[in-house]
Amino acid sequence: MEKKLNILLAEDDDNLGQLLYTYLQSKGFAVTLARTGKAAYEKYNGNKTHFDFIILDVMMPEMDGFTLAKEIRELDKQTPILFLTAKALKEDKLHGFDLGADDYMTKPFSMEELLARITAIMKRVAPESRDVNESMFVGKIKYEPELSTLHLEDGVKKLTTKENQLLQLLVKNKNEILDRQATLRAVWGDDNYFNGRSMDVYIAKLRKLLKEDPSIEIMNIHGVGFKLIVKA
Amino acid sequence: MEKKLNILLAEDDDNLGQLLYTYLQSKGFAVTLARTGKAAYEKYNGNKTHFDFIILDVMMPEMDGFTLAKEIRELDKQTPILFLTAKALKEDKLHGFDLGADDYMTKPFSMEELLARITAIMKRVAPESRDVNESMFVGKIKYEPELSTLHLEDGVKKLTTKENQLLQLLVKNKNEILDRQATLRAVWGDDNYFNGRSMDVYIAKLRKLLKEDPSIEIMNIHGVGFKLIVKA
DNA sequence: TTCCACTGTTAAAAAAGGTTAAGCAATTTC
DNA sequence: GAAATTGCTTAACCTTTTTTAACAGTGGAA
Repeated sequence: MEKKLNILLAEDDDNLGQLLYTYLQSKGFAVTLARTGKAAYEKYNGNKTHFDFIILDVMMPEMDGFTLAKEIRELDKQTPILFLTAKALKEDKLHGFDLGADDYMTKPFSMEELLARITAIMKRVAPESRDVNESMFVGKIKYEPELSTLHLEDGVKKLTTKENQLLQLLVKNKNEILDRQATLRAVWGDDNYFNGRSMDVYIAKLRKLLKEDPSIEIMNIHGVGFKLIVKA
Repeated sequence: MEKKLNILLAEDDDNLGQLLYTYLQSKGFAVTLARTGKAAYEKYNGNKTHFDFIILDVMMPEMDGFTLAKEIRELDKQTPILFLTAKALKEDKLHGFDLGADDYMTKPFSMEELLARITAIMKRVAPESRDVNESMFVGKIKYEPELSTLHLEDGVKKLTTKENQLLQLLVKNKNEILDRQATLRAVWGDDNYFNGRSMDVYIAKLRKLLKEDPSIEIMNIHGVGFKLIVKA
């Protein structure tokens, strides 16, 4: 059985929101609808659901679509984002693409067109699966994020919640800089000084755990963040 | 024979409440009427009835409809919720609140319209998710929530009320985080320290019961809650 | 070079959770 | 109606996880 794809839909207009929700659901997606940008951000970061696709209205109360996309893109450059915009202004579109948008649509649009774009984008982007059985390799070390286990030489090591969350982000941003502040907001909820120190402690823990594979390095980018480097 | 659908109706106005109650019952629904938000919450969490649909008046004493909906949604993302709201209520009040994918109706409305909405929403809700409560498998272990029985290797084990409520929530949120506080409020009525410890005791009980299937794991997410994981 | 914010690391303190068993009230059984 | 049983809570004790502290080392701007 094929697993349903999760879509996060942020749309403040109730009529359009309901319409899209119902339509996408009827097409076999599991849709989560948020009425504000802030609510959408919380749902995205709430680790209850993993989303495979994100649809953002540009104009929303509390947090607009662009700001939200920027926040998401700090840590997640993968998940496709599609903007819905009322304006046909060129600037808007460009702004959207600057932020790593995969596509945009100008209202009004047809449901069929939306579906076509979603499937087109999904086809060219490998959907990162979230199976509990999913496993990957960090260098030579087997890592199962959903079970939060590392398969080390001397047996299976169960990661703590924080170790696992942090390692997931590092891996997702492998060979790229993982922004310090954004990571703190996502994992610790707040980027204050003490949480920062806590994060440094966890970086040290992870370094120790991953030490058995010398091709792995967690590098510090002074004042910016960390970078997980896996040499070929 | 088709099973009657259970509707939870929370309405503090006695006239409207009775009217809706009688009408919906005449249309073949099994209706449970609550006069306050708190009463509705208790009926929802009471182990007596599983509800397929929820209708909430927004303005109610003790606990308003929005707060109630939010509380319900913490643990149950499935059951459709329809709000009844007085015309006087400002549009932005609705907007400020994140309703998720739910519907709302502005008073006064016709009975027929209400019925139409209910049937429309029920039609699009996945039918499998409707009979969550019959009998199911947790890994290899047969579980009948209605009878509160687990079919283990050495016979049928009858679960206690608390064991059953907790397991039901874990199963309903399988592979997702079951929020600690929300679970405590739902099952124990209050999320104080001692109830928390009580819950930990019950988690230990359930772990022991489910131990015979090694593919089942109740994982702790530090400071957040628990997650029932069933490996393939 | 010098200074100071930033990071690395280890250890101690605090908070949260795992588990077993004792306590207690309600109910059932004899 | 006393005794046993049941279901849940509270206590106790221990382990794990996370945070905070302390101190030492680093890096980049002035």
